[in-house]
Amino acid sequence: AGPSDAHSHYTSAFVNHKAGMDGVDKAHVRRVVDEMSKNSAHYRNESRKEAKVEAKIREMRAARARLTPERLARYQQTVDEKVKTLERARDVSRTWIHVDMDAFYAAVHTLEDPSLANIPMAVGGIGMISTANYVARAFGVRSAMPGFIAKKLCPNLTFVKPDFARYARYAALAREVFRAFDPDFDALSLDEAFLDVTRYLKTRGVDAETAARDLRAEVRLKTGGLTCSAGVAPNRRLAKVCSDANKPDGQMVLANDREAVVDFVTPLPVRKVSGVGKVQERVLAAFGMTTCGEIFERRSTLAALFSETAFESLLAASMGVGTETRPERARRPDPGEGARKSLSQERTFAPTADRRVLERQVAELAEEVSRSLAEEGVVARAVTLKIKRAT
DNA sequence: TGCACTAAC
DNA sequence: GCAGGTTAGTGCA
Repeated sequence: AGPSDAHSHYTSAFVNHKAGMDGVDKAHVRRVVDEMSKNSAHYRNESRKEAKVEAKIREMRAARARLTPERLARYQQTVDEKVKTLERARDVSRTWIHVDMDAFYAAVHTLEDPSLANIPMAVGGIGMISTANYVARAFGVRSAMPGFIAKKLCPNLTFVKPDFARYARYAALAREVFRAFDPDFDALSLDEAFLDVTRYLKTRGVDAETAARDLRAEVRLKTGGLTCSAGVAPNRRLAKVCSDANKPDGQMVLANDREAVVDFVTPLPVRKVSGVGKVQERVLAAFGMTTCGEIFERRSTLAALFSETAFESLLAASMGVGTETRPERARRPDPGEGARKSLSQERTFAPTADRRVLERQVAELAEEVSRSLAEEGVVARAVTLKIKRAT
């Protein structure tokens, strides 16, 4: 649907194409989600946010209309400098692998209960789904979807309660494998990691394709059957895009070659780049920019309309430039880079105006936060209370 | 420094 | 009748 169809924006979060959704009737999913959404407080809140983004787009259009050719030329100059700097610093000599476990939580449960293998199943509950197996995805069920909508799409859907201790055990098994390829690998979450395999490839004398294949086979073996997907590229940003390209149980290798990188990135939808979400995608689309190639072409306009940081990260992404070096990780107690900056607990409950119920909630959450702080042996400098209203 | 918002898992 | 929880970062006042 076009960007003027108000409902399409809202539902698009669930009909965006994802791995395992090839045969999904998207129009049907849209109808079901729409039907269940309208009249809800959540929907009204989404619409309000929607209107805000639209207002921002109108402002940016006005700013573009005011742009004189002279100013645009000036932007062009500084932008060209930035392109030159990025191009000079571009390094395609390193090899990164991004590993991403397939439907991780769901796969762990299936491993321990094989009867879940061929039935539609989702980890989560009626409120929210964290992940769904591929049988359920064929019905349009996906992560971040409320369970009651998923149930409407797939009435036979089985819910399984999350069990993080279990996931952590399997993650540890996978990480042992990662360590053999890069002792200093960087875990992004329980089911994702970045590995710098430059050294591994050199000392073993194997190519990236083989290394990724070996890595995946080893993960499957050591976890007792969990599959993962891998992306290989000269930097982390691209490796992450590549791991998604042939999901599930697949891999993609992007060569250590500037031409290959540019050819890959030019037709790539910006939304695929980590860090570009629903809102930025919408704003860019309003100016006719969907792919990285289009962003690069219109870079002076982009520089004029976006903040400096937003512009710089989009420009680098559009050129396929990313982090090639291992990010510095500070030691745990060091309050510098890498140290925790916040710690929180929140819970959604049935709307109530009863003071005592609310005070009870705050007291319980405060207790939990206090316990976590004590466990880590830290004290807080500031306290934030988040209030969510029924509206 | 605080708030609202975006984004990721 | 049912729309999560945790952490980080940005942009603005």
